[in-house]
Amino acid sequence: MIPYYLTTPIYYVNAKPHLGHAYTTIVADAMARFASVMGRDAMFITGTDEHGEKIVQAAEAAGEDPKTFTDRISAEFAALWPKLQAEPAAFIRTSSEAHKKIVRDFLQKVYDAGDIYFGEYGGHYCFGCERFYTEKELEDGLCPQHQTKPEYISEKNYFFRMSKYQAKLKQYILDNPDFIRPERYRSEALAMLDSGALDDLCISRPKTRLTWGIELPFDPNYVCYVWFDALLSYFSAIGGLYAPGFGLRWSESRHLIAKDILKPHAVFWPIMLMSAGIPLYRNLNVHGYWLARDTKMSKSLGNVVSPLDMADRYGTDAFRYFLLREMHFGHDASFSEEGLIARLNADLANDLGNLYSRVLAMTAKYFGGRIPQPEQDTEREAALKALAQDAMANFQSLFENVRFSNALESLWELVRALNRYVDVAAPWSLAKNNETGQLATVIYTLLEYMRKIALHLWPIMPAKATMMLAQLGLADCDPRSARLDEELRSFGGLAPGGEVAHSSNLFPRLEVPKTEPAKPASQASAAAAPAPAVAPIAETIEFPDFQKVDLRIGRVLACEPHPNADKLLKLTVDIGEAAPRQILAGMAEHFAPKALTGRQVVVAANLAPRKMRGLESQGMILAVRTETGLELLQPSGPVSAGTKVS
RNA sequence: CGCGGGGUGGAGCAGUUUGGUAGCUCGUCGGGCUCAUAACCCGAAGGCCAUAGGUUCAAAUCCUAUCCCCGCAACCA
Repeated sequence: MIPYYLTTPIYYVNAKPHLGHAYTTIVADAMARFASVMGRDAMFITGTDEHGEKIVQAAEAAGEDPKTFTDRISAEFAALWPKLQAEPAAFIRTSSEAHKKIVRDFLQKVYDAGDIYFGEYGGHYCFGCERFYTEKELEDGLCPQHQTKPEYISEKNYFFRMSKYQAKLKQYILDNPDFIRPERYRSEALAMLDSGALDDLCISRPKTRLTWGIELPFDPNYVCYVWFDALLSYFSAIGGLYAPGFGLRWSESRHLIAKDILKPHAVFWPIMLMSAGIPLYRNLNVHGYWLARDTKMSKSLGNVVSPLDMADRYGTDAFRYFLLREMHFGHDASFSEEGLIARLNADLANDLGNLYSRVLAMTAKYFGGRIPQPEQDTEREAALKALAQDAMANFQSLFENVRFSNALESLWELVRALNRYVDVAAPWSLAKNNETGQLATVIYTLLEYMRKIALHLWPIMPAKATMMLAQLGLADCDPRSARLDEELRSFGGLAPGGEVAHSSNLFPRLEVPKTEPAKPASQASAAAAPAPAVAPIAETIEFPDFQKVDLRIGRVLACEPHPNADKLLKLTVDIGEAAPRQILAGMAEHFAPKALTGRQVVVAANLAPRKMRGLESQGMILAVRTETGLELLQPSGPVSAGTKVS
């Protein structure tokens, strides 16, 4: 059997899993399942990326050491996959010893090839921010955050000579149209290579600054930084370069990523492989983002539901179907509960579920629930078979080409054709007229295609597909051993005489949760809803601490957008001083400048001035952030500017 | 001029790579059927494909310019 090897990115564990992670992994699982029913020895892998400065920072914020922290978050990812019916063959953790060895082996190969050199990494380093700034980022030579002069540090580091392979990679992408898909991302990758000389990639960090990483094989004073570490997880899942069978499996490798990490996968990684003298992966599949704000519905019900909760609420299979059907692979898509329900009702309940329900009920009614022996086809059957052939063939080729939505659309042409076939053939009339032979042919044809549909849907809805087969009397059938390409050529896999379920309710219609008119929040929530979670009260302070903050009443004299920032407004506020103050506030998304002029506000007046996007802010406007926006604090009656608040 | 995506019947989206009668789902209206999950089937209305130029026998599709939305980045003291 030809292998099929697919990877998701290894997810960075500085935050919890979200819809994007779930989508990528579900797609990977569906692709791997599809490959296996197309006769491949298929597997996919996933994992977590656990090194780097951000992890160290996130761990500190959580009050844990990096090891404990990454163990905990990584376990959350691992626990999510069974819930989504995703079955990765391996779960890679970059902090594992086996992985470290593979990274070191690879680095040594690249080093031996002469593509790693030791050079200066000069930059303006701000100790406050713990990072380097480029000349461009500095404002008048000062750190934009701290307004201090950064120190010029020339740090010695190791560099990967990427520029050397730029032309070769470009030619490769041009010669292999399927290397990066969909097309738009291939163009983007080419644009990256065209846009000028590739910078060589800095691949190390001195241990004096970062110890949480993999030590370089040729210099124990440095650890490996980011990409070599992360990308090589794709090797470590299959044992690394020197493992038996590596070459064969690697030759059938594919990657699945979201568009944000296109550059490392489309540029860095192929060049790394070229340098190490290893064949490139077969192709890179790039998807877009889910734009998933809280749905309107959730808001009006007052309970915010995360997209991942939808899997629990509506079932994993339906959730998987929705994700694959709704997003056109490569594009962005939006997630909403309304959209989910509409889609599930239309496709799964009305079309597919109802087909199962009506056909099984008729089989019970006319044949006592036994699969009848078909007789001679009529033109009706011939036409249906031709259509079915096309629909399934299209499904297979579209799915192969990661066009999941279009693939399902094609398969649904068959589902709808079967519903139409029921209406046109009218089994109830055939029964009334005692045309038993015809009736048997119609019912058999329906049941046989229902079986084929279940097999085609197994990669997307593993549990439901298995139940569909069970209702057709195929409880022992292992969908994994089916062959979709053979189903295309054959008809009659269902044995007459077998017993089928007498009724079916696999995909019940979903009720749209009632969108109650928004009640005044205070009354409504007080009565029934559980007490809303209130942010915990901060540590107790003494009165003198409170007195340190000088709050004053101010009046907004003028207000205009910050010329160089989307979220900032520039306010001119009179707080009774000789000259009004310039105060910047992050309110541009909530207030039009005009709406603020003339208003009274509360100002924190003795806050140290701070420069934001080039302008200085001399204070802070007090406001309350709510679910829907921002509310300004102001006195209940007119008060003269400059009055102290206490 | 920070990076990118998008503007197609009431809604949500395909179609743009490879120009050739504008398509799907939902919704609306009318009809049919009774096996079924108030579902299914048939029919109809509804679009100058953001705008303006250009190339062409022919443009939603190619070229140029403009307008408008939306992500990301930056930023919210």
